[in-house]
Amino acid sequence: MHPAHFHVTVDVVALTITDGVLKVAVVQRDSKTSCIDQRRNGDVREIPRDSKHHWALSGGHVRYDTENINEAAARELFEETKIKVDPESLVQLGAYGALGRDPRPGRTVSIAFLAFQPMFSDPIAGTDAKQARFFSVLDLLTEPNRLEFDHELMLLDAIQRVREMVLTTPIATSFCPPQFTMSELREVYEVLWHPAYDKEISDADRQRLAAELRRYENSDEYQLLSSLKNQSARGNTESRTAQPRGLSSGSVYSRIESEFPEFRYQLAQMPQERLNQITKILMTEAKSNVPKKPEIKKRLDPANFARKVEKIPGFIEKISDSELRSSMSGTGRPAQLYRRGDIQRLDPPLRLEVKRGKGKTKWD
Amino acid sequence: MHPAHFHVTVDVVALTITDGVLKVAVVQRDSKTSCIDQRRNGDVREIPRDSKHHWALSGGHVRYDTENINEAAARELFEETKIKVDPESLVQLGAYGALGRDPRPGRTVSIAFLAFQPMFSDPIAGTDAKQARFFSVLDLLTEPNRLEFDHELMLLDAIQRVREMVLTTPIATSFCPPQFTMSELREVYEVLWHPAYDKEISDADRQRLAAELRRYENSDEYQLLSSLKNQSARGNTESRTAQPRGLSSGSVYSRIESEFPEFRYQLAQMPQERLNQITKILMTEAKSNVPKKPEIKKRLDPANFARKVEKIPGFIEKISDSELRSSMSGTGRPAQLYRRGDIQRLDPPLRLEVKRGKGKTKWD
DNA sequence: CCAAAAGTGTTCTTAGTACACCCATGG
DNA sequence: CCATGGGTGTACTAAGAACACTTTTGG
Repeated sequence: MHPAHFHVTVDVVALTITDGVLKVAVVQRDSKTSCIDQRRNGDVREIPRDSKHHWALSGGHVRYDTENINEAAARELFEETKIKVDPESLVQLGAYGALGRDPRPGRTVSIAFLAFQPMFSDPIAGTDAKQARFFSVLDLLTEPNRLEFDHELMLLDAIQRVREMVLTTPIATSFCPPQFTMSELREVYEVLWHPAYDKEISDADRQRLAAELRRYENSDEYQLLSSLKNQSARGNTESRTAQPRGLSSGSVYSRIESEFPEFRYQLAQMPQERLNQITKILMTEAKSNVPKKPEIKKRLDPANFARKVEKIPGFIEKISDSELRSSMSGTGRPAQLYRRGDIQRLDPPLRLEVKRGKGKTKWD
Repeated sequence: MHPAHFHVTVDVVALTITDGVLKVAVVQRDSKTSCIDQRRNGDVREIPRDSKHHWALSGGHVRYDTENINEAAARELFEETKIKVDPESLVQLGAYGALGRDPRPGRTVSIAFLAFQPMFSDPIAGTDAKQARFFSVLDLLTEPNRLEFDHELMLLDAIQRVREMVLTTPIATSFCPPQFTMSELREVYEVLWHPAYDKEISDADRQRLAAELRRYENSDEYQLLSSLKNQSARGNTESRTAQPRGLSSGSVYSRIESEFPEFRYQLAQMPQERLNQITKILMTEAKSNVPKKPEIKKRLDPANFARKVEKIPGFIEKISDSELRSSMSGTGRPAQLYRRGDIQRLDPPLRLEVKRGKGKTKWD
């Protein structure tokens, strides 16, 4: 008979896609309250990490006498990120209980969950960004921002699982707004199949691919674009004074100054209408300069993708008597809107030709 | 901070297929050493059960300070059933930690594993049959032999997982002898897709389907057939005196008596050659009387199945300069033998048209 | 001879791909 | 006007299903 020396914890991988980038909810715990596998880097590899770069999945102990593990997962997620999910919607990834994942006395077994129930468009509202935020998954796989060792494993397992699930269940729609266009849905699949998320890829390759995507995300234009998007989406005026971070190159601003010479002094007093004009120009400029999303596995053929998806009964429904939506990029013909259907499983499953045999499989 | 009131256990679902019937390794624990969810029936439903019908998956506590959970699973499986598996080959099904699955103080979270690494042709050798044996899965889903409540759930989850895995990995060959024919391999798929194993089926339906298969398994002819098969396979003489159990109807024996009137008195002294003759007749008779395996989901077309399987690179290899094997039923043209290939994943995955939409999905 | 299963071949249908082409928008 | 993306159509290809036919065993 073995004494009860176990800690049972839960960790939640909450995924979302914003602006074509896969992101995961992470928290920054201070060492006092951190209970799961702190400072786990020593025995695997030495990773440069400071307090600003120390992220972990949200999670914590299961209350042993009052809650089921999925309830614990939902509770921890809410407590730490303010994301509210139905415990039943959480998908269990499995138990991670390797020896030595926790240096404290006893033994910790953590059960990982996957969440994407809500549409995380503007998530973790009301939480201090220092403590919880969505973070680009690729960033968490490159150097300065690495997750705990086995949180990284959980994350990769989670992505693997999501790939399976978007082919067999309608959860891909959870990454989209309630009303979405075909290309928004298609982008979910294109993003998820970026080769950098492959589990069996070499670390060097992942670093290279991640760096590529990172360059894209960190480009001034992308930063500007997403901040403008948020601004115009919620029409919040608070960000009028907050300058988009990372903006340093002058090409965009110089154009504004040429068209609006009074910019420098009158921005604060400018009427909203004029500000919208400026925003529009900024977005246009940004869009035209954002580099192409680098080598997504397979740019899916829009026509064929749409046909395939529409053929699956109950997956999505055309919103017939509704407005069309202008496409993500602003240009192009406005698109038909869809909403998610009412089925639980895709039947038949969606099939993308995912050539798995990249490096190792032998083809004669 | 929550105190460590957790028990962490493992349970192993070890599956095999013998004589066209899916079986799982179960053990009969006496109440003193049983540590996982004993007498769990009260809160769900009242199930008639006596000591002879009280089966559970093999499993037990993880040693908190010395072993990983998959190692614990392999150890427990070996200790209780003498089945030896590589811990790395175990597939984790997930954690089962619902409140109240164990009445003892504290809380038990069990992590379920799936095993099929070895070819369980003559398994659990050397173990007292009272303590561990392979049991027909269908029998464990019908009344007198029910598993613990959440072991039944594990079992169904396991089968679900195996179905996925035989389509994407070469593990289907693990259910076959080292050298196998196409029909032996095909039978694996046919057996696994029996609708009684569907998870979402209603309990009443499952009972009905299980009863059907059960009638088949319990038929005198099937019993005779499998015992004769074992006898001739290992040529063990010990069973010469042991009469196949369940044999009561006289049709087979009467035929023997008509052809071998001396049967009643001379069986014990009979030369092996003559015994083989008798065995052959018995098998023939049995085969001709065994009712058809009832409604396997879809009798797969042998020709198309073979082509499909042979097209997957590295899945199976033809054994070129080898004997052919006469088919399972004895009659028919001898078949080509195969052995498993060396790949880890089926690429492309095997696809059987598994019409999932049986009851609930709407097809317009 | 027949029955049963293996193995081969063939036809027909479907699913999927790769395009070409027009439409609607922003600039 | 152009570029960009949405939407429709279509020809070509691959995959799969169904089935006929031959072969080889046991009886």
